[in-house]
Formats: sequence, structure tokens, C-alpha cells
Amino acid sequence: MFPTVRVSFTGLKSEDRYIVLLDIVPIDNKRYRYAYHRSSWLVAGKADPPPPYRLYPHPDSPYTGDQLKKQIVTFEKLKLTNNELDKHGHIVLNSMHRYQPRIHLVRRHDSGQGPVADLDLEDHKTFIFSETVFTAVTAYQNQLITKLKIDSNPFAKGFRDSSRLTDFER
Amino acid sequence: MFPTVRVSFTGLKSEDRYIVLLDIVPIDNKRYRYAYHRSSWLVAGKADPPPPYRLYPHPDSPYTGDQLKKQIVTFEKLKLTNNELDKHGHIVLNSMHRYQPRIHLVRRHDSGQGPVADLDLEDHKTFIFSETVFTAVTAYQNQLITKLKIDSNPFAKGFRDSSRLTDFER
DNA sequence: GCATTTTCACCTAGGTGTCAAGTT
DNA sequence: AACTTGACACCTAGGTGAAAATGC
Repeated sequence: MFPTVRVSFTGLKSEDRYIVLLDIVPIDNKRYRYAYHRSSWLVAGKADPPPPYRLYPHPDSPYTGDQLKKQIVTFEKLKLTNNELDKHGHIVLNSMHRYQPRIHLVRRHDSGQGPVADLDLEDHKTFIFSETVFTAVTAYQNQLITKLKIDSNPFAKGFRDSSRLTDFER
Repeated sequence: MFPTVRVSFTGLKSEDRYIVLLDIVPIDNKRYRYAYHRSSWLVAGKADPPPPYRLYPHPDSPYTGDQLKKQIVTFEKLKLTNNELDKHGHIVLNSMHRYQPRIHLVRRHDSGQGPVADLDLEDHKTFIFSETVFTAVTAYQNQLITKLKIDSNPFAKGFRDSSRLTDFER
């Protein structure tokens, strides 16, 4: 997933163990389509059946409070898929639906062991940044988003304006 | 450092915190030179003054006992240098001297925090594999070691026999 | 008519030994 | 004469969107 979600924390207990998780939840119960002629998203009916819900623990978890204070947690390895049968642990989304990523910080006292199965059973806090809402697609619907992603992602440098042929050069 | 040191552990306490470290110590007080005509190492006098000693903590440390049980700890990022003034945290060695890598497993109870400064002050166990002794060089002294390293390291694939011109092909 | 998947060129990032040139 | 360094070609490994192929 690009751009990459990056978070940092304060107010932690040095000695405690923490797990940082990310999940992505639907924003509404709708399916969308893109209207090219007016460059905007339109509601296209009720949401499709939701794919399996997955809670993605940051692969470096658990952290000690001490470790976590010092760094920025970067979800650069998080991947999205629309394949309900995915076996790689990626987060599964419906294409053409709108989503809100969330960050969860779970605190484990000396007792707690093992993976986080259910957040409701954990001592945790959830953080939501509404500016990170997005629409899932399999192909970009809009040239502006294509340009934005190409210009901001180092791996897409080969598609930058300056390295491509313009109409004039062609 | 290639080949990469890889270790796994058993008999850990799930709840405790562990730090895995690697250091490299001189095997004797000698300097060596290579005798080409008889393809063997010869003693070439007393050791040069030792460079700064560095204890290299595995970058993923600390581990919980639970985490550490499940995985192979791989020191693939460990680097060696002969530069006494090195600022990258690499292990500093004298070229043409013989060395023994060692693995240290430090157990931290709930109290212990911070980096490992002195192993003698820690609850730890040291593991030595004498088959990992090596001679530090800046250039290989022997065509057999060159061939062995090229054949076993994926990053040196471009130098394999099959992809290079033989005398016959030339 | 779209949406989705597959293959591809083009990158980032960095680990190899070689070879020419420099140092001691 | 022995050793060391730095630029280089050649790899591994994998993240990009484009375009063609496929599916619904």
C-alpha cells in the first residue's frame, strides 16, 4: 500500500510490551463507480458482500515501550488484494468501495502472550486519521491520481514526465 | 560477512526478553602471510595492534523468548572493515589475522533495560563454532576460495563458470 | 462496456568479484 | 612486492504503472 502508513507514539511505559496493528474498515455500505465525464465518484448501489476481515500486526511487533518510543513504525510491507482466498496474509478489500485505515496500539502486561485475536479483549487504543480514507480500485480512474502516485513514489520514477516522451518529442 | 552466520535456540523462557549478539575475537597473537608456491598460510610474525573491539547486537533484538524460539537469527547485515575509524558500527578486524566468531545470548529479566555494554555483567551464554574460524583478507589469496565464494553466493552469480568465457570459448 | 489479471520495461536498493590505480 | 581502494559490470530482490489479454 502506497503511500505508506507511518506512525509514532508517546506516553508509553518503557517496560511494557506493545503490539502495533493496522486494519482497514468500510466507510459505508456502498459500491462506487467513477463518472469520467464529470471526474467524480458516484454511488453505484449497495456494498458487495465483505471479504474476510484481517487485522495486520506490524511484523516487528511486539515492541518494548523503550523501542517503540524511539522510532517511526512504518507499514511498508502491508499489501492489499481483492482475492478472498489470499494465502499471503494481505488485507482483503472490495474494489470500488471506500475504506478507512486504522491503527491499534495494544499494551501487553507481563501476562499477555500470543497473537492479538480480538481487540475487545485487549488493553488497547485505536487511532483514526480521516485524511487517509481511500477508494480501492484495480485500475486508476483518474489521470490526476496516476500523476500524483508516479510523482511521489520513487519506484515509479521511470514514468515521471521528465523521463518520458512528450507529444512534442514524439 | 558471507557466508552468513545463522543460529537458532531452544530452551528459552517464553516470557523473558533476549538479546542475541555476535563478536569476533583473535584466535592467536600472530600475523599471517600466504605462500603461493605451496598454497598454505604461514606465520609472519606477531599480531598487529588490535583495532577497537565491537560487540554487534542483532538489529532485531530484543526478542521475546516466544519470538526467538520460532525463528532462525540471521546476521546478514553484519559487515566487516579494516578501518579503525569506522563510523558505521561494523566489526573492525586486522587483515591477515585469524579470527573466531562467537554468538552470545543474553537474558533480560523484567528489570534489565538498555544496550549490552559488558557481557560479564549480564545473564548470558556464549556459543562458539570452531568450524567458523577464518582469516581476514582484503583480497583472496587462493583461487579455490574465490571459486567457493562465487559458487555459493547468489549475488556473485555473474562470475560463475557457466556464465563466463572459458579459455576454449576465447 | 467495464473490471480484472498478466506480462513487461523501468526503476530502487544493494551485494558480488574484477580490474586499474594507488599506497606502503 | 604486497596490500588496499574505488569505479565498474553483473547480479538478486522486489516495487512501479503501461498495455495487452482476459473475464464478466
